[in-house]
Amino acid sequence: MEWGNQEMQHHHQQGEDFLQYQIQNGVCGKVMTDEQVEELRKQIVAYSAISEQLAELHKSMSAHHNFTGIRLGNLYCDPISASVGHKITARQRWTPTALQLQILENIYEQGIGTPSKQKIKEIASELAQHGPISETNVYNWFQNRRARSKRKLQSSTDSVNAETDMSTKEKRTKPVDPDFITNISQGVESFYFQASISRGYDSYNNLAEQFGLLG
Amino acid sequence: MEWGNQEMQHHHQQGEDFLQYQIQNGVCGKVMTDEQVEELRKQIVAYSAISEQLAELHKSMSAHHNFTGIRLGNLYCDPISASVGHKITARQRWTPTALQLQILENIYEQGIGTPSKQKIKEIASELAQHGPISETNVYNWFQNRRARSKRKLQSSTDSVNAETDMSTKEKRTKPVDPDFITNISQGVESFYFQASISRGYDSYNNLAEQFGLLG
DNA sequence: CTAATATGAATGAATG
DNA sequence: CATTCATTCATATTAG
Repeated sequence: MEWGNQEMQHHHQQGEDFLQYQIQNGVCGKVMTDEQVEELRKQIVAYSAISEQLAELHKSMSAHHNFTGIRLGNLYCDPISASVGHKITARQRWTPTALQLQILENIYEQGIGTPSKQKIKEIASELAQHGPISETNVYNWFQNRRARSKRKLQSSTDSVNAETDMSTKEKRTKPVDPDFITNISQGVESFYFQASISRGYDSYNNLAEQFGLLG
Repeated sequence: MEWGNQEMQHHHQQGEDFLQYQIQNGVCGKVMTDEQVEELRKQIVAYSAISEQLAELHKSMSAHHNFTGIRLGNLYCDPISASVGHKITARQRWTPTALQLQILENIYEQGIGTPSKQKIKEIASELAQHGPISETNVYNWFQNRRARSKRKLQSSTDSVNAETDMSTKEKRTKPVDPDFITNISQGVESFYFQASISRGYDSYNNLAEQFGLLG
C-alpha cells in the first residue's frame, strides 16, 4: 500500500474524497467519511449475516440442534465482536440538545404538520447552531413525533373503551440471548475448521456474484 | 476540502488512537492508520472465505433438501428457528432475509431501474427459494430502494458551500461508534489466521474497491 | 447490575 | 415517482 508521503492527499474515486495525511509520528492515516464507514460496516454485516445463517443451516442439517434461540435476519447482531467476547457493535445516534428539542417542539406545536423538504433544511440549519444535527435527524424527529402522538391518542381512546386493554405497550422486545452470538460464532468457527480451506476457491467469484458481495 | 479548522478528538481504546475530525459542515471523518486498514482488510478476507465455504455447503445441501422455510398461512416458520423448536412468528410484513437482500441489492446495482412485471416475477420466484416473498414485496422493495437512494447523495464530497443549499439532498449524519473499528479489528482474528491470505486478498480488493480503500 | 421505557432510525407498505 | 404512514429495531436513559 503506497500512499505517498505528502502530508495530505486527495484521492478522487467514484466521486468520493479520500484524505490521507500524517497523524502523529509519521504514521500515515486514511480518512473515511462516516458514510463510507457506514457502508463498510453494512458490507461486513452482510458477510456476517450470511455466515451466520449458513452456519446455522449447517448445524441444523447436521442434526445437532442443541441450544438457544436463533435470531435470523438481524443484521445488527455482529458475531465479530461477540466471537471474542466483546459487545455487539453499536451505532451511535443523534441526541437532541435541550435547546434543539425546545425549538422542534415549538415548530411542531405551530401545527404546520409535515414540514416540506425546504422547511426541513431551514430548521436543520437553524438547529445546527445549537449542536450537531442533520436534515435527516429533523425529518425523523417529525416523523416520530407525529406517529407517536397519534399512537398515544389512539391508545388512550382504546383504554376508554376498557376492553382487553393490554394496550400501551404489550410486548417487550425480547432481549437477544446472550449466548446466541457466542453460539453462532462457535458454529461458524467449528464449521470453518471442518471445512477444507483449499477446496473450491475458484468458485468464489460465482458465489460472490450470486450474493452480490462484490457490489 | 481543507483541514484548517478541524476539531480533533482522541478516542483511547486498547492503546489505539482514533482521530475524528470535524470537517467543515459537521461532516465527520474517521482516520484509520495503515495498520488499522490492514486489520480491516484481514477481517474482510476472513469473512469472504467463510461466506464462500458456507455458501457452497448451502448450495450443495439445498440440492437435496428444501430448508427454506415453511409457509403456514399467515405464519412464517423460520426453518432454523423451527429446528430449535420455538419461535413461530406471525409476520405482518415481509422481512427480507440476508440472502434475499443481497440478491436484491445485486440486481439493483446492475442498474436498469424498474424491473418489468415479468422481471419481477422472475426475481420473486428466485427469491422464494430463500424465504417467503411475493411479487408485491419485490416491487415495493425496488420502489423504496430507488426512492431512498436518492436521499443519500451529496454528503462527503462538497462541504464548503452551506449557505443556500436548497439543492443539496438530505444527508445522514450517522456517526459510527469509534468502537466499531476497534471491535472489527479485533474480532475475526482467529478466523483470519485460518484463512487463505493469498486468495483472500483478491476478494478483498474487489470488495474494497468500492470504498476506495486502495490507492 | 438488570429491567423497563423513551426515542432515533430503518424500512415495508400505502397513498397522491 | 414522491411522500407519508405504520411498525419494528436498537440504543440511550432511567428506575428499581
